[in-house]
Amino acid sequence: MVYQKTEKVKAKLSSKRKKIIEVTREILAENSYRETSIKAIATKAGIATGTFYLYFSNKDVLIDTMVEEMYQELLVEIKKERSKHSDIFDKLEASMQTCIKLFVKEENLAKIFLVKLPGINNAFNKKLAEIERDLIKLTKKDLDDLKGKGFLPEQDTLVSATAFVGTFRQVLISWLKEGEPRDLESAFQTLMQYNMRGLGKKG
Amino acid sequence: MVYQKTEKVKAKLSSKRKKIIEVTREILAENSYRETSIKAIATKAGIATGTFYLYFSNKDVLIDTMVEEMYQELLVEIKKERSKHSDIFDKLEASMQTCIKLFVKEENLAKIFLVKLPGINNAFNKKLAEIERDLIKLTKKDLDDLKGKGFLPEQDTLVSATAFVGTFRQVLISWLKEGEPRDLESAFQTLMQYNMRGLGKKG
DNA sequence: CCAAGAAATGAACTTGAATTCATTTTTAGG
DNA sequence: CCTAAAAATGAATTCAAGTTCATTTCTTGG
Repeated sequence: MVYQKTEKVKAKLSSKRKKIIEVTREILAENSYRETSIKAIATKAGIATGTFYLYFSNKDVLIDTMVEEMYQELLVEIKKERSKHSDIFDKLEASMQTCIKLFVKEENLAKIFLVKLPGINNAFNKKLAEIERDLIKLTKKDLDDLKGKGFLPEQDTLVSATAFVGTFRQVLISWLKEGEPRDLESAFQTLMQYNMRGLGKKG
Repeated sequence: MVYQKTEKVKAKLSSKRKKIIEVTREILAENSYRETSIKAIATKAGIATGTFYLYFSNKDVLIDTMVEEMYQELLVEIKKERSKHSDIFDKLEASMQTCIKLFVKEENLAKIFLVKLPGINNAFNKKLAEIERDLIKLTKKDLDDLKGKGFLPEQDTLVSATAFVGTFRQVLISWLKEGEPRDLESAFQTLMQYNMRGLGKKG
């Protein structure tokens, strides 16, 4: 006979899965991929190492799943904030503001995306590249829109979008690694101005 | 009795050391740190695994040495090119131009600095952070100089320098990962304009 | 050419982490 | 409360890479 899971058990399984992802984020943010061992994850999640494999088929699937969930978390937030505005400049600003805010709130997410993920291996490198390309394309869309409406002068919007994202990325990395700028919110203002001038915003 | 090394032997030892660093660059640029095994390095360098340890005490020392040499290679080149100009804007442009040119010429150097190194482990992360901080400080010095002479409006030059470097970094990463922009030299021009506007260059 | 020192070799050893699996504990439902 | 399924356990296994070392090959200088 096949047993039905009770709600209580389903909740327990689901919360355990969440816990695994949660502690993985915490550990990976502060340690290397190698140091982020299944044993360390299991211990911190309060389970046996073998139990881990009931939830994820292997370590790479875990990281992949975690990254994908983090990215979706970011996208959902961005879309929500963008929808509050109608002006494209405001939407664009909302996108960046949202990234900054989320990265400040969930520093481990920032550390994993900006610092840890790149070097793990080729597979993750590719995944990360895809995510970055997506975010740059999102930005490019706004720039194309603005250019089409005559708010920006003629320019290679792919390069501009890449540069735009790059300024934020570099400042975030510096903030993560050096703790500078101390006040990310005020740096955000400076950066928006820098980029608006860089784009040649009219008016 | 202690034997003297002949010039021929010295040259052989030195070229073997160089070869090890050279193949490490090649392998690390295309593979993960883990995949960059001593065995793979030794094989490609045409030596036995044990021989490797006659040249470097361990793997981390090898990587550290390699990174340091690559960085010095970059600095020497930058200084050489900067010295050809007297105008600060020209010096600044020369710095970035030099980075781009070297990265194009030695793509494995670019891949290692921009893509691989970040995630290896904390020690290398710190080393890389130092290098990046150095380069941003170099840029900041130029900006302070320009600001002092009234060529740039009042601004937080650390944030500007970080943003400035960030635009180049992001475009380089995109170029490495996506092959876009195809023409890095022309993207360089676009980026310089973007940043000059961003900085609020007068005239 | 020879003997001792230097360099090179690669199999063997060591280490540490990923994954498996026989066993135990918990849960479902009669 | 009982039994079979499900979930959890953690010691044992596997695997891969870093490092060592006894042995071999090459080099120096008499």
